[in-house]
Amino acid sequence: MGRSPCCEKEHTNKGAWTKEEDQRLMDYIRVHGEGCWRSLPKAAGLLRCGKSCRLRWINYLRPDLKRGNFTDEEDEIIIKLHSLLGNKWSLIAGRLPGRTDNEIKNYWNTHIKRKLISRGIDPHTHRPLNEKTTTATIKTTTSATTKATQLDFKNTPPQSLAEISLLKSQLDFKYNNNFHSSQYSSFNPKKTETTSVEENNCTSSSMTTDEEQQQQQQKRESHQDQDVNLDLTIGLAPTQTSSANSAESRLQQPVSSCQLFGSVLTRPVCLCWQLDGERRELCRNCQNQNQSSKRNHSYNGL
DNA sequence: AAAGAGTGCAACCGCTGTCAC
DNA sequence: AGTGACAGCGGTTGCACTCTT
Repeated sequence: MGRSPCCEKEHTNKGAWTKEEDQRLMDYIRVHGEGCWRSLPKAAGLLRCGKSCRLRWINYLRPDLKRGNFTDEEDEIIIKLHSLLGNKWSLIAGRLPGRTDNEIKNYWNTHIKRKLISRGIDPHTHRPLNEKTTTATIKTTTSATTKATQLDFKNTPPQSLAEISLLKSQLDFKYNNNFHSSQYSSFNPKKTETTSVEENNCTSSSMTTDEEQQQQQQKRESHQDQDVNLDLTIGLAPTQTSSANSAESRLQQPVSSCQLFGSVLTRPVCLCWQLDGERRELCRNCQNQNQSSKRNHSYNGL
């Protein structure tokens, strides 16, 4: 059953790579390109497992890697993205050309954490260290349980509408209260065309009232000169068939029902978020939507 | 000069989702 | 449909190097 093993583990080298191994790997990829890490070591004459080759190439040998110290601008981009994404190093790396997730992760752990602490900012919550944790959280009371739910985004991207809403409010707080200009004062990036929080990418949203939408529009306008292009996309899942709103189909669908900010949601909510249109996280709803079409494409059709 | 502590980073480990068989 | 490997990711470790005493 299943595939055959990628390599004979007992015959593979471990530890630091030699110059010769590096050269072999580079030569092979230069000729054959990336991909199929399983067969690469054997084909390249390397006594390494494919996983190790991939890591070595991505983190060290790739020609487009940027060497040298991180700039202050890169620092601040990392800090901002980390405050939004948590430890999603690969996503953060996707916004920093020439930097790898491993490099950013190491840099975060060795430099930025300390930098933030010296500024009096908790590197996990991106809140002032002396601030009580309750300010980084909200309490939501559900009608069913009246249980207080604390939310923060220390290490994970937002998973629910409540978390998305909190994230939005946190961003609004930061930008509207000069939070970033006082806490992240050394950042002086070029102004970019910025859309801070963009609704309606998937479909139109009924998650907010008209009043809230007006407020968000005002906030968007006020954020247009902000620095990092977050381009977070929040909206409803792609429209189901017209029968999707029937009581029966609603029962069969995953339902996100919460009472928050005056809105009761009984439809699946698209929680996709997108960074500059390049790399995106799909919510489960959209993943399910795309699943069937996705299967029609070959895995490495890239 | 030597030893211990601190730091930086490459590489490994283990997990998860996806895919091949 | 079930099993197991692959690809990719984040967390952790180990070691070389630097700093401090």
